[in-house]
Amino acid sequence: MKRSKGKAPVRPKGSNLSRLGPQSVLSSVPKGYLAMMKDIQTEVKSIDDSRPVKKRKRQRDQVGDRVDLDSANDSEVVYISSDSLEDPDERHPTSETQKHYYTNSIQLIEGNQDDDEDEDEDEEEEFEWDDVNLLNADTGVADTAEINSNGGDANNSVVGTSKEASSTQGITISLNAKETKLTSKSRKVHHLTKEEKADRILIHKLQLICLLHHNSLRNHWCNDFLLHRDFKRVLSNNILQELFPPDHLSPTLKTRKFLDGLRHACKAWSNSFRITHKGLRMLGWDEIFNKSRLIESRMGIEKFRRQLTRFRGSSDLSAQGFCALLRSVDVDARLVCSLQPLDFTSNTPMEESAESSDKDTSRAGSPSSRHPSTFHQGSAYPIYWVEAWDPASSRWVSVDPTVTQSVEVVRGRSKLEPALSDPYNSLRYVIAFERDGTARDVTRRYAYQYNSKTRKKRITNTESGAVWWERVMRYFTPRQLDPRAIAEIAELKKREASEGLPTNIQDFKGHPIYVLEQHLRQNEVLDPKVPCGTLALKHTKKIQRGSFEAYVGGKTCPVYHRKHVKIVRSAQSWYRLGRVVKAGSQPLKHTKARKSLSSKYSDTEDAGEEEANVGMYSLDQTTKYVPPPIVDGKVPRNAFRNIDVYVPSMIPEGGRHLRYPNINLAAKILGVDYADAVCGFDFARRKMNPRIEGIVIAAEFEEAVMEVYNHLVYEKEEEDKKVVEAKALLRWKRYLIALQIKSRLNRVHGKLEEESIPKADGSGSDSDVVVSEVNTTPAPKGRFDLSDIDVEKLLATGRLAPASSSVDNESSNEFSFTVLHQLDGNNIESAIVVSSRENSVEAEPTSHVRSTNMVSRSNGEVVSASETQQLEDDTETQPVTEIPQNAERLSDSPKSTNFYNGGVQDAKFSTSNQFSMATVADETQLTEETQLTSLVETQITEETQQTSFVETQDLTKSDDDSSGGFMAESMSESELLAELDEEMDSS
DNA sequence: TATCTCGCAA
DNA sequence: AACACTGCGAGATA
Repeated sequence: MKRSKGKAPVRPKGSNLSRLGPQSVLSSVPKGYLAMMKDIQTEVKSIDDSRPVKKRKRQRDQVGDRVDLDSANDSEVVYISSDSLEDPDERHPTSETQKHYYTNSIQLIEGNQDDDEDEDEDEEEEFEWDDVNLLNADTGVADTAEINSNGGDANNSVVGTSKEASSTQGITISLNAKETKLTSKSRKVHHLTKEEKADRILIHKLQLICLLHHNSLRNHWCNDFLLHRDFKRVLSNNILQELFPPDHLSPTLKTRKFLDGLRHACKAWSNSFRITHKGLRMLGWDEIFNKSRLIESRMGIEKFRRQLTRFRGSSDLSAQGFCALLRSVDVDARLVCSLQPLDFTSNTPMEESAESSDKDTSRAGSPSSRHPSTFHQGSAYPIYWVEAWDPASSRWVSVDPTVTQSVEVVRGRSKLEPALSDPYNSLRYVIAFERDGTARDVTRRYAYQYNSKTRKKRITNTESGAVWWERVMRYFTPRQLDPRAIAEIAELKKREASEGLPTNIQDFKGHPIYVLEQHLRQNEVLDPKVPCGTLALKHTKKIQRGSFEAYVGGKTCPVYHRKHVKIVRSAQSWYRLGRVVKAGSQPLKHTKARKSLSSKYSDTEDAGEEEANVGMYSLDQTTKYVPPPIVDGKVPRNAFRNIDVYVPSMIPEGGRHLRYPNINLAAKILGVDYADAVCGFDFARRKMNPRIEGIVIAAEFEEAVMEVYNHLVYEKEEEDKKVVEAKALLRWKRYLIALQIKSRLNRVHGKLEEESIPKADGSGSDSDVVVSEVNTTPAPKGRFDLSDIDVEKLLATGRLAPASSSVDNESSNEFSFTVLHQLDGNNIESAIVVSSRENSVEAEPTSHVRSTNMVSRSNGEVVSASETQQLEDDTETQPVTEIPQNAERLSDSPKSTNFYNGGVQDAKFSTSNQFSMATVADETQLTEETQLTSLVETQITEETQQTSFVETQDLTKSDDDSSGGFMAESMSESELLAELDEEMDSS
């Protein structure tokens, strides 16, 4: 058996985050973040909305669905911090409930409202253990399945032999190898779907916000007065003298002193502070559902203070304390944090957490976890450090009192940047928080290869992400930049610009400054093709892929400036932007042309080679296209008798582009010369079809054409109304006929029991009608389904059209009866007046339409009930208009069909055999019993406007074409009745 | 739908 | 440790 592609991974559903209730998450977030979070909300929404209906390839396990951020935040915010784990073993690691995991993953950090002890969360202990077990159990199942199927594979490849035996058999070895290779490959390939990627970016952003808030808070605490009071005694006088060198010294000397002071302070601090455990670190995606990861308790200012004055805590806390220490002696110190959100560029699958979580559980639960060194495999680089301002040199001095214990003024490579491969510490967002609470992104200072490497892992690498980050950071940006800030920004910019060339090919991809020729896209060209450097590939390596062998590397290639890259387009492509290539321009590049539809026909042999190359031109090789002007009202046209208006500038001088649907009719009626405006192309059914939007006419005709057009629009609206009327009318007709049949049957065959007559149509209509009384005679009781008249089809096929009869207000021979409707289980009673009249069917039942459902128009539009009501109210005051006088005329022209999109209207105008309601009425005249209703103006008089309605829904059901449905043109009343009888009998 | 482009695996 | 190379799959685009 083949290993099935979709195993069932334990994976959260991507849309989980969309359940993030605004109020829940935001409860602990200060006001300023609300906007950002809202942004994210809408983003999630849009992600969800835009999610294709297409099924995802990968099945996601439902377990993930249970992770509910809402509940996590509603019940209680779980604070994670690195500092408060004084007694890690006190907390049972596996007691964390599943609701934490998501919280975990986004590292919701810190709350300022609660300074309580961290041991106060015992209630959580037994929370939802079931879910935890389920998660593990499911994983176990999945794993087993995989193992089994692998076994199956092996068996399959070595027919009837065991796996072990297979390796000893000659010919099967290669087969086997091939197969296992395939399977192993397919297992390892893990492509994230679009949604998963979007989710990861979202989580990344959420984490950034949370981390920023966390650090903003810590930074604030570093200003704590009580803390400062205690810390003032920490530094010796010697150190203080170094930190504040006397003025008479030279700046260089002062700087040296200052650096020495920092070094000594650093030493003093690290000597007295005992780091009990590691601090924050970057998580992998495979860890975020790891329940056993230690989640530390909340920390408030009290605890912060207490731990710092006791000089113990995490390395993070140590750095924060050092910041507070410097501030306590009035050194201008910044708290610097390298934010460690999850890496959105990573495609590590989430489900792999299963085993590691188990391991971690045992490890963390064991006594060894007491020892801070095993808290986690930390990186050798800090997450937090401090920047101290040296007034003498006007520079920020970076001080890391915890991990590297270094003091440096960053030039070149910083000592604090971890290796790019460090799984626990990835330097991407280094934020320096000032004493006053503002902050600046100083990543460039610490990232040695910012443009080549770091950039790609920042959310700012995309345009929208950059805007987002800008917005987020604006919250920490001071209103006014002081000179120091301006200088720093300039310095950072300079540092970025002075970054050297990447030393490898892949870093040139998407590099903001440099390009390699091989990375140019098809529509790009180097205009001044002047190299600005050379890339020398150092690595020479033999690579082997199956039978393929090659030596790579060792070559050199020129490097170009990205600013010299120019976009080129074919002449045709430029024309679509309203530009034409200047005469005599030589194409900068040739690309092989795409197979266009026209070329498919034309190029059989000769054009084949010709079309292989299409010249490409840059912008400055083109000029704006000036269309030939309109002369004497004549609109210039292209070869297809249209006019190209891809951009507004392509409207000829003296011309007007009237961009309204079907306005060409108006121009045609007036006999004005016009050309359809081609505004672009659509791709449908392998064809590139021109998209025509409106017409171009001479300016002087604009007013007249618009006048006519508005009238046409008005007429069309009238027609639409009539369609609605006709539908309603048909329903009533059908209904009345049914009543007659019912009545006749009762009379001829005797009365039937109430419930013995089933619905005429078993198709489950929403509307049943129970007749309770007809014309004061005992009402026949029964159930009829009135919803199966296929009005749409009748109209669409042109066999039926609304009558164009005049209204006669004289009402004679009226009959009334009461109807009990059942709509959606509600009984509605209404009175109906039926009056007969000569040779006309006039209906205004629609004036009483009260549909609780949407009414579907024949052209597919859906009209809300209220709109319908509106329409019908209008008709009451206006007689039904006739088919426009010009209808015939319009239908002469082939263009006329364009006016009406729907088939209904087309049919109406293009068919000569119009079948009006009057005709129907004539035919229904035959039976004496139908006389009442056939020549009738059906009028519903509502006793209470609330209760009367015409059921207009469920029009979409269609009979089969051949039978012609219920109201075929040729069908007489008797046939019709027979059919109805049949229907009733059969059912 | 055909083609281009990108990112990933290894 | 990091990178080069190719093929592949998926998404974007015309």
